Formats: sequence, C-alpha cells, structure tokens
Amino acid sequence: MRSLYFIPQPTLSRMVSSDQLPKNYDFAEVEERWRKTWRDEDHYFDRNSKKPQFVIDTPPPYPTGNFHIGNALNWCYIDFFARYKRMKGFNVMFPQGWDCHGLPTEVKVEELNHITKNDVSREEFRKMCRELTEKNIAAMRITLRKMAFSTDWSNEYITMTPKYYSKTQLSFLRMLASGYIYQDEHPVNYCTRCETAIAFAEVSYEDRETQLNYFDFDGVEIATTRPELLAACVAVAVHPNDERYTKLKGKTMKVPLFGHDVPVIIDEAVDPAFGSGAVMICTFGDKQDVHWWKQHNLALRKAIDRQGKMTAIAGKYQGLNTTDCRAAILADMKEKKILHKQEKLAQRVGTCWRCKTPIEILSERQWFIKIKPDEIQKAAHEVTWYPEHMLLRMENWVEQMEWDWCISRQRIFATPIPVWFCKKCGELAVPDEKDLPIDPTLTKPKHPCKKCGSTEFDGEVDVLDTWMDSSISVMNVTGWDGSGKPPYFPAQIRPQGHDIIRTWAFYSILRAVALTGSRPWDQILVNGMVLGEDGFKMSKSRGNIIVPEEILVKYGADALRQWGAMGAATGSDIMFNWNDVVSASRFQTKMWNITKFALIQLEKGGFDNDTPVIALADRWLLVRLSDTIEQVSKAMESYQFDTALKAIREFAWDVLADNYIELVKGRLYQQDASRASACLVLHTAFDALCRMLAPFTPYFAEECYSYFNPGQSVHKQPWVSFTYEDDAARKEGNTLIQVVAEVRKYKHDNGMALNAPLGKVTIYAPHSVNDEGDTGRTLNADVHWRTDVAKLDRVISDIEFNRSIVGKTFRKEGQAFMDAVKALSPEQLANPPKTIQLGGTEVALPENVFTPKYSYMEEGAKVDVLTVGDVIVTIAKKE
RNA sequence: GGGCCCGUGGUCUAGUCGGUUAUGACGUCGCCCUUACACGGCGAAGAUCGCCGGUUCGAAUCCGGCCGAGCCCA
Repeated sequence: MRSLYFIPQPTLSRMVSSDQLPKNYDFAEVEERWRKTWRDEDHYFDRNSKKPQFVIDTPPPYPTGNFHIGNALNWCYIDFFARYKRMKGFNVMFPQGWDCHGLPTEVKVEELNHITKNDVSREEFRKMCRELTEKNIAAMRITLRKMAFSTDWSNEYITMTPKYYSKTQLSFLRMLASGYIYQDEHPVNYCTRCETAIAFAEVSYEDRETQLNYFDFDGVEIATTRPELLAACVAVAVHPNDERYTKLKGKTMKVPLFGHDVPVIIDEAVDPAFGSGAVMICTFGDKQDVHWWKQHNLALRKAIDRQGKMTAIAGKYQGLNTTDCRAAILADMKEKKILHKQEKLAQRVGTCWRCKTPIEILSERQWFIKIKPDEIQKAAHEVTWYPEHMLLRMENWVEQMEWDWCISRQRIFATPIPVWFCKKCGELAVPDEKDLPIDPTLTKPKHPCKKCGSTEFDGEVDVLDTWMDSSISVMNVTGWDGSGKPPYFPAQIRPQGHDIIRTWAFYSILRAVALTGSRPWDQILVNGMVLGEDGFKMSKSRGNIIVPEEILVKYGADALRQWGAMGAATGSDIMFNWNDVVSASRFQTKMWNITKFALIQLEKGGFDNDTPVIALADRWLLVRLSDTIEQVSKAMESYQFDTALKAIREFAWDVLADNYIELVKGRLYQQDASRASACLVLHTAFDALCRMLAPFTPYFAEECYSYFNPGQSVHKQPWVSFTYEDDAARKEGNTLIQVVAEVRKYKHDNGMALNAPLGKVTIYAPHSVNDEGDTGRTLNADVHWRTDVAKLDRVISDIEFNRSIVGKTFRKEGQAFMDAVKALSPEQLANPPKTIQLGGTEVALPENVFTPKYSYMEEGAKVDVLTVGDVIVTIAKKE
C-alpha cells in the first residue's frame, strides 16, 4: 500500500544549534554571504562529462549598463530551469553573452564625448565604443551576480571581441560561398539621421498627422502627402474601373514644376476612394511604391540622398532637406495656382526604432541574405514552442516577408564585412578563413585579383547588421568553428521574449539552417513582457519604470525571483506588482520560522530513518508531500514556474505549517515513540522543501539547508525523488483536518478562544484511526474516536445530487428524476431502493447519485453535532 | 487594417477539451500575543465569471456576434 523509496538521512550530529539562528531572516546579510561563498566553477559546463547535455542559448543583452526588469524576468526563467536541470543530473551550459555592436553605443559615445563619428578616425571611434561597452558590461555583471543567476562564466562571450567576430565573419564567408549572401542595388529602409540602411525589423511605426495636398498634375487632380518627391515621380496610377480616368489609359503625363514625362499605369491596388483616386508613384515614397515600381518595371529617380538632402534631379531644390523642399514646392505650387486644396490626414509613419527619424526608402547597393521561407518554416516547426501559440507569430512573420534581409550598415561600431573590391575590375576578393578576423579598411588581400591580377583594392567600408552577430549565438555556444556540425549542436533550449521572435529567433533559425542544415534548438521558451504597475509597457514617458536594483535593495533577490515565477503564467505578459514581492518576502519569513521550529525539534534527536511512521497525521503529511513533489516536478518539466512555486508555497504554508505542525506540536513536546515519527516526517518534508525551493530562491534555500547540513550545498543535491502512496491516509487525513477546522469554527461561533478547553468530543468515523492523541491536544478537548454509529435522532433536511451522474444518465429527464427522489420517504432515502418510478416507468437508481444531508436532534445527552462528510462529531455541552 | 492574447469579488489572479459549494493573494471587518512566527493564527463579508445570442438536461468553460484592454505587425 505504501512505499518509502527515499527518506534523506538526517545528520543530527552535524546540525547547527538552534540558538545560533537569528530571530529574523536578514536577506541582505544572507545573500551577500552566500554570494561570496559560492564558486563560479560549480556552474561550469563540463566538456568531459558523461551526463546528458543541457545547453542554453541565452540571450546576449545589449550592454546599456542597466539590466532592466524585462531582462530580469527572462533570466529568472533561465536560472530556474538551469538549476533544476543540474539537480536532475544534466550537464548544463548557462552562458552569458553580450551583444555589443550597434547604434545606441555609437550615439552614446558621441553624446558623452561631444563629438560626431566623423570627428575622429574610425579606429579611434571604435576604441571609444569598446571602452564604454566594457564599462557597461562590468556594471551589468554585478546585477547578474546579485540576482544569483548560476551563470557559466567560463562560457561568457562578447560579440565585439576578435574571438567572437571572427566567427561572425567566418559565417559571412560561408554563406557568401553557398550563395545565401549577395549584393545588389535595391530599395532599402534608410535612416538619414543615422546614415545607414536598416532592416524591416528595425522600423517602428508612429501615428502622425500630415497634410494631404491636392494639386493639378497635367490636367488631372492628384493627392499626395509627399510633394517633395515630385522630382522622383516615375508614373501616375489609377484603378482599372475608375471611369474618371479611363481616357488616360496608355498616355503619358508631364510632371508639374519638373516637366519630365511619366507613364500612366493601371493597377487594382489603387484605392479610388482615397484622395482623387489618381496617385503618383515616386521612387520611393513608401513600400507600395516599391511594389509598383518592380511590377511595372518603372524608371528609378533618386531625389533624396543618404543625408536626406535633395539630389541634382530636384533641380533648383537641390541641397534642401525634405521638410524645406516640401515647403518650397508647395509654395511654388500655390504661386502657379495648381495647388487646389490641403486637408489634414492621420497617418502611420515608419521611423527608425533607435532615433525615431522617419525612414526613407532609398535604392542603394547593399548586402543581402536570401530568405527561404520554406526551410525556415520547416525548422521552426521542428522546435517545440512554449507556449505553443508563439509559433504562430513566427509563421505569420515568415509568411509576409517580401524582401530579403539587408545585412549591410553604413556605420562604424560593428563587425566589418570581410571583403575587398579590385580597384581595376571591381572583382570581389575575400580573405583566407585562417586570417580572420580582418578589417578590410585596414588590411589588404594576400592574393592578387583573381580576374585581372591587380593588387590594388578598396576595402568594404560597410559593416554588418548587429543581428548578424547575435544570430549565431547558438553556433558559438555549441562550439562551431566551421568544421562540420558543432559538437554540442543543437542546443536544448532558447529562452527569449516574444518581442524578438521576428528578429533574433527568426534570424537564428535562418542562420542555423544555412550553416548546418538543421534547427538550432530542441525547444524555445518565450517569456512575456513586463508591464508597469498600471498595466502598460514600461516607458519613461509614462513614468512607470521599475528597476531591478530598487527591488534588490528593498526585498532582496529571492523575493524578486519569486515575483518572476509567480507573477503570471509562463509566456503571458506580467504586470509588475510590489504586492507580489511583499508576499514573496512574507513567505520567506514563514519558511524561516518553519526552519527554526524544525531545528528546535529535530536537534533533540531520538529518531532515525528506521523510525516507523504510524500516526495518521504523519502518514497524511507524507502523502501530501509526495503529491506536491509530483506536481512540482511535472510543472518544472513544462516550464510552468508559477504552478510549481504555488504548489511549493501552498504545501509549506497551508499543509505543513498551518495544519500539520499545529496538529503534531503537542506530540513533539512530549518524549515518546510517537514523537520520533513526527520528527522523521518533519525532517523529510523540510529537506524536500529546501530542494524544491533551491531553483527559485537559491540564497534562502541554501541558508535554511545549511543549518541542518553544515558544509553541504542544497544546490549540489539531487532533485527530490520521494514518493509515498497511502490513499487511506490521504482521505482520512483530509477528514481529520476538516474535523479540526469545523471544531475551531464551532469554538469561534460560540465565542470561545481557540485554545479554550472543550470537554468531551466524540468523533464517529467509519474506520478506526490512530491519531496518537494529536486531535485532543490540538482542540484542547477529551477526544474519543469511535467506529460505531452515533446514537442520535436525525432527519434528512436536504438531498445533494451528483449532477454529473444525473445529467449523463437521465439527460432531459434529469429534473424530473431529482423531483422523484425528493418525493421518496425518509426510510427510502436512508436505504435507497434499486429502482424508482419516473414518468410511469420503472428506472434503475444509479449508485451514489445522491447523498442525504442530515440534521440532528438532541437525544438524552445535550450535544452539539458537526458533520464532515461521513464523519459525525458530537461535542458535549457544558452545563 | 491584420495577427496574437486577454476580460472572473474593491484590486490582481487560478480554473477554460462542460458537471456538486468558482481558487488563491492583497485589501476590508471581527476574534485571538496558544513555549516557530502578530512580518502570525482563526473566522467573516464581498463575484449576475465584459455584454447579447446559440448549442446542451447542464456553460466561467464550447460556438457566433458585439464591447473593452494589452502586445506584435501593416
């Protein structure tokens, strides 16, 4: 019936004496002490290990200098399962990367030094960026350590180091050779402030109000929001069914102010209801223009340059920026009396996600990576997604990809594109792989031009998109060096936020497939965003930003980590809530007191592993513990941290502290064999709690565990594997708990203190119960357990139906059936017949379909009667 | 405009492949300092489960529509 597979051996002789436990739990002191005690080596991935590997492709954060709360949530999840997997016997790699390159650091360097990137040499500027980045990384490492993340610092990687970016360059050369990477002149999103091309993933959208200008275009009215692009007009488009314009078919028209001729094209995508129904196509006003331009093979007229100034084709407007040019052209239109009207229009403008400047679409020579949707979809489906629905976001993103990935940037602090161009013939030259990393602006190729033999080259000045660095994080951590499949590939899991599914996850899958032919990870765990206390995304303008450091100072890392686990179901957005942090901290206080109580009791000794467990409460606690362990383990396997921690807390607080300990307290104060049983159970439960809490509250769990096992770390113990089966104990124990609760309520209702003496209490239960006197001591009453039937007059006051059975059996006749049962005589209800009359027919009465509810009449002795299921409790009334 | 997710006591939330009394926390109110804990214990009040309709013996749960919020994208 029951089995004890594992009860930890108590090491009584080595326990710390209870008088050494501080009265209150001082998280600040404890957390700092363990931080200094723990050794980094304990978290190193062991390359010679025989254990199964568990490699985590952790997100490399951008080194801003501040580890924000969204990062914190993300890392909490990682650390929960990293610690859990270690306890489960896996060889875990929890690397820490830093995604260094990119615009924000360049902007910050310019700001801090009051320079622009053109004021110093490229190398000098890079040096400044590197130095700032190193400083920021150092600051963020401190927060990571405070949070007790079990980082594998032997596998730290920094994308700006030659070690890392030579891999980025190697991956570039490999994908260039395999045809994934090509260069082409093509329209790209371009930020004229940052002076660089950007990818769609880097375009954000903002609501702005603009003016829709109606003007005369060679006799036809056209509405445009961008008159400054008139010089770049290459066609006029109308809808095929728009009768106003059918006569224009096949004609050409003269562009006002500029005078060049453009064709009229017919296209169903034109909205006849918008503006005048005729639209001018410019290269390029928006994405739709690019579409039409490609589809109708139109001319290319570049009116805006990389600095956002008008080009030579803009004639007298050359050199103006777009805003000034717009004003000038509108003024000229007014003067020529061709501007009919202007109206306000709400519109969404694509802007640079870094600096919020509206993006232009410019046609430039750029480097691209081919996007092959089918192979990305296939690999994405081979990965297990948590939560499952996040896969949809990937599917939707891949489906709507229109352009290839533009990977070149016209910036400085980034991985150089490792190619040269022959000065004579323009042929591309690439370095030998063994010479990587290289900066083509500083070095020359070792071989003459393959085509013309020239030794004169220009180095590529463009650099790589930062995602080119971070999208091979998984290649890096799994040990890729270009020679075949990496030794630890694929990684077991990728944890990340849902905001970067379309970037980091998408690019990582693309690159893994391109470089190895298969999926990068077995699983992906997607966490939600952290919202402010007001339910909105944290932002400076809303003033709802909470930083981890603030929480660490007030409540400590363990409380913050508990918030991360419990705030919301894994994958949902989570609102920051001080309340949750406070209750997390209260839970620690409660557990601290449980620790104290356990230590005070257990240090007295008198028990060992062979102590028989007999008392009902003890058996019940072990069953509940076994249930909890099963529940928590199951939740951990599917990354349901909220479920896991909730179950742990409920067991510790409700089951162990409020019920079990209250019940056995009196027994523990005595000295006999039944005390030993309680001690063994208490120790078993406490030990299991420490282990289950270890992934969530590493400092706290270590501190509690250390008092019982000095010199040993809970983090080096295996995960709990204790099971205990005893259905009778579960059922009878639950009843016992309810009886105690009912009697307490009875005392409360009668204005008695909970510890007030109660006199004689008789419990009539169907089975004999050995409670070792727990119930009597807890209730402060003279408790008698009896298995005979209580001699009481009782009447049936109500009938409780099992609607599940009623509905399934009688369907539409359900109500009629219940009425028929209620009409039975009290004798029949007490001893139900096998059949019952229903609508004139005899039908079988299902088993357990109803339970009579009794109310009791006093007999000779004056008693109050409580009922708990099939148990009757009588309380002798005091005269 | 599209996609995803969500709407449950004052607040936040569990439950959602239908079934007995809708979970817990915070807050509120009452009682209790019982040799681990007042940073605690016990108890109470408080919910037409967003709205409307449908399916069903039975809907917080399934379906449709509407309203509202958030996130991602065009």
